[in-house]
Amino acid sequence: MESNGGGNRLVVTELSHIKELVKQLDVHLGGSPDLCKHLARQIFAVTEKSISMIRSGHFGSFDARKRSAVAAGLDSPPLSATPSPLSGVSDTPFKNNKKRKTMEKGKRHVRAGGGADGPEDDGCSWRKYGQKDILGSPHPRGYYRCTYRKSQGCAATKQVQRAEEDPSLYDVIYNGEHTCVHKAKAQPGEARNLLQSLSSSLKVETEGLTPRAQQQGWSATTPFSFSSPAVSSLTPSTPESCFGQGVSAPTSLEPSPATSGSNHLSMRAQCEFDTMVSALMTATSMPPPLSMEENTFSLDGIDLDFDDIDVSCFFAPDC
DNA sequence: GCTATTTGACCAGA
DNA sequence: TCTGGTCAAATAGC
Repeated sequence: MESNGGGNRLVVTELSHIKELVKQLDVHLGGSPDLCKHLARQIFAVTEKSISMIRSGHFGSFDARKRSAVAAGLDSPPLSATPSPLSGVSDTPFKNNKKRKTMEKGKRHVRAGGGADGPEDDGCSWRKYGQKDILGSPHPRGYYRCTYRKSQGCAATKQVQRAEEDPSLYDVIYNGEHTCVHKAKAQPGEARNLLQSLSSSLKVETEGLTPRAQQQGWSATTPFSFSSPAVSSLTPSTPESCFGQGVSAPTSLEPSPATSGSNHLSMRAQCEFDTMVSALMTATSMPPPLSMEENTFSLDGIDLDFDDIDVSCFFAPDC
């Protein structure tokens, strides 16, 4: 793919731009709220530009990735202007709903760390409603639903299963979207943590990239530095949840090796940026989306097209 | 007493 | 018919 090398540079340039904006935003946090908002919007715009590059093939073949996603059932992300509070499940979620959901759209695979008690807290409140031994798996699978399912009709569910090769890890499959309103209010001090998380997300993995790119000195994982003390331990789990089947983080759940490499990278990058910037906007009291129609999202004149992105995490970064 | 978890049964897709 | 997802009664913990 000839455009890969130059395209990579372009994307790196844009990512570097984002990095600089984040730095500026970090400096101005606590100062002018207007400036912070302006910087956050800039970050958003540049992120979108990077995404466009990725889509146009500058960063590997997005089409190939999309095909993988389509094959995994992600051809049309569950998004609508007026989403049903029970979207993702049947119309009668509370009774006689024993239909299989194996082919349900909107599933998101996540590999999470954790202890013997289960995967690390993902910020949501879950209630276990079942456990099954799964054929061919040494570990049972736990079934969880949102605690607020009854009170608020929240349709989110998840399945948790220990990873075969590493019992300290858990494979979590999220199903449906949180419609509950127990969203933790972002604290002012969280903005800095979010920035730091965003910074940690600003890394370029060269796995599967062209030899030319690697000749340019890109290491296997090249994180951007971020001049800020007290690196937060905040782990953005939500970006992970953005990865649908076949485009997830590199776990054994990937259906085939064809989904690795730059395709995985591009999806990971755009998803992490989207999620972190969204969270950042929340922390800096950015206004909510002004409109959301079809697969587009408009914010203060910045029109984003999420046709190829599972944005479920975007609007429900936590419960 | 309330809430969460466990577990066997049931149902429906593959 | 098998298997996975859910239900709901029983049980445990607070």
